[in-house]
Amino acid sequence: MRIVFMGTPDFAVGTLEALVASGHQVEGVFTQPDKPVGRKQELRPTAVKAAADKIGLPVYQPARIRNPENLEILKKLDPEVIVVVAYGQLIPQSILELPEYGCLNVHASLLPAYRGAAPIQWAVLNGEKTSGVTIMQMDAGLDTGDMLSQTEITLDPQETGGSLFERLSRAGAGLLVETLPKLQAGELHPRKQPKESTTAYARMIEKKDGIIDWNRTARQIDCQIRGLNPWPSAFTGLEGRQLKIWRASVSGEPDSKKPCGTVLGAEAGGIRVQTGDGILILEEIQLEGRKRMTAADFLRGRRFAAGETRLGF
RNA sequence: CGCGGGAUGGAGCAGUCAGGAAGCUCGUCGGGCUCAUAACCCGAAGGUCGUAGGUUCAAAUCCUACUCCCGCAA
Repeated sequence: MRIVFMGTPDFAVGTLEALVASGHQVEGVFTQPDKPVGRKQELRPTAVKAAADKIGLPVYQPARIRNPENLEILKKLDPEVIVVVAYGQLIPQSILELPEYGCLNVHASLLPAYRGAAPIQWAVLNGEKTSGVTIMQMDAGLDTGDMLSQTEITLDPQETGGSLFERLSRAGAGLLVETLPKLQAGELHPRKQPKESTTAYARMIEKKDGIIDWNRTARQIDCQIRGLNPWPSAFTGLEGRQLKIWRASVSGEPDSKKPCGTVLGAEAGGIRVQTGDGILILEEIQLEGRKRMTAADFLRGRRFAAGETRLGF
């Protein structure tokens, strides 16, 4: 099929590459304008732009997709379908109606659960046992269009935002390639979504979502640590400095009588911390200004007064 | 030139402000103890103190430039 692709971050790259690899004719790629990124604020192309350049596809980076000239460009490209994966801009109705088969969106959740910008992280944060990807026909609402196909995947107990991102990205790419021919052949039966989502809106993750509240349960904090890995990461305070927690596990030992956030002990296996319910073992951590390291490495250069030190701000 | 922290044997750190013998917790190797051990005891090897230049009788330490890593902010 003749396709126009719209996407921006890493998550979209696999889908773009799969479309090209499966023989579809990608007429053009829309992505967000280059933005200054990183410590040195260097201008860097988006992941999708880098991939499109490598393949040799024409790239368009309008600041506002709504501008009328973009509709003109799209009319010239004359796609049969537009595929949108994490593009980052709201697509106006005029574009949604343009292609013969409309606009398809690959969304990283089992809709109608987790509509919104950060479905992957929220699935891990909430300790879901399964998640998946959905391909839907875009309509005026946000992630409310009719569903064409879904793939469900089981979350690993060690699943992180990053690992799930990776798996769902691949699943989404595969599912789209399977779905397109069926769409063209008219074999699909679009399913309407219920009006109400089954979960809270999966809003964008902010830095401050990483702050650990030691009054929560060990299990909840573990989900937070995994869900926010690799970004923005869960963190707490140690003597006024920021301490990122990269990996932890829930201990089976009974609660102590110490206040939440107290370091109960620090051994090579990990640093044991009292939470609101249960004890969390910190296994991989990173102090502000330092590299990330295992608890064992960390303890070679620093001791804890067990039962005295409290984490937090 | 957005703000800040850091670079010291294989790992993690102290020492830098008040310049003057390279230190700590581990790891490695050898020996001892032990039924045995990741435990304990004794000993050893291993470092251009990020790079380059400067000040000084003397620089890990003070000054200048540069490289790399990290936290924040966006």
